[in-house]
Amino acid sequence: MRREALKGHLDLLLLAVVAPGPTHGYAVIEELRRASGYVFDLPEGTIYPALHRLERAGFLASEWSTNEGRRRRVYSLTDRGREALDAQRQEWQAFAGAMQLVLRGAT
Amino acid sequence: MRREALKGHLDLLLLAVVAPGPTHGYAVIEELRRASGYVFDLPEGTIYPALHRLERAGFLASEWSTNEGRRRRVYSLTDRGREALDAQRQEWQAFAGAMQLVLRGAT
DNA sequence: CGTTGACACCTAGTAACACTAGGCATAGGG
DNA sequence: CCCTATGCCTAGTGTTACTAGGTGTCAACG
Repeated sequence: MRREALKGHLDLLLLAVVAPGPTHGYAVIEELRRASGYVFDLPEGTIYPALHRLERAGFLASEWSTNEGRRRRVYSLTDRGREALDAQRQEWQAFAGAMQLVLRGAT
Repeated sequence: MRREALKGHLDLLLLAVVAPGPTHGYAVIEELRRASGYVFDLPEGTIYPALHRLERAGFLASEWSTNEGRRRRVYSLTDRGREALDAQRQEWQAFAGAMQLVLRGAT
């Protein structure tokens, strides 16, 4: 996976992963890896800042929890986050569709 | 179309547009607009530097031509460009497939 | 004949973003 | 006791698409 491929689509992925229910950062990484069929194996330095950005944007809310002596920051999708998920999903479909159209024309 | 959506996929689009035959920059913009169903309407400041980058990378070759008093730089796909097109097309398919997998999991 | 618009090219600077490379801390197994 | 996995964080870097300008030709319109 090339470095720049994700640019602009990471937010959608994170919203989609958190959507089913509250998830902490480390689990987001693992779930993203699993759900993508091991295509997306993203480093922490990518995920954590992105989660912070989404929280600042009001799409995620977080709270600390503790599990077996380990502290976790658990993220949930806000209402605005769900709207953003829906909107960005549609944008993705439009984008991917247009990409396919152009690629189909290439010899 | 959000600003960042294209990041990392523009090169593939340009290679795909030039693939059918020699094309000049301005025509690339128009063809990209047409072929994408008017989803990709990219400014010159995006296309020209990208074409230069692809030429520097050895994926495109260019030469000047003149048509009705107007000079054009006409780009053609090199052998390495065709390899890159094939490789990036496969990468795109993998990427898009993984995106769909993750999105399918979201509630 | 001056202006407007389409055609056709160019580039310096900017903002955004994923990633690198570090750091800190706890728990459990060898 | 060290190593791995779990779990979080951030300053700095490199790439990239885009903004905002610039140059020049040609045809059409008033």
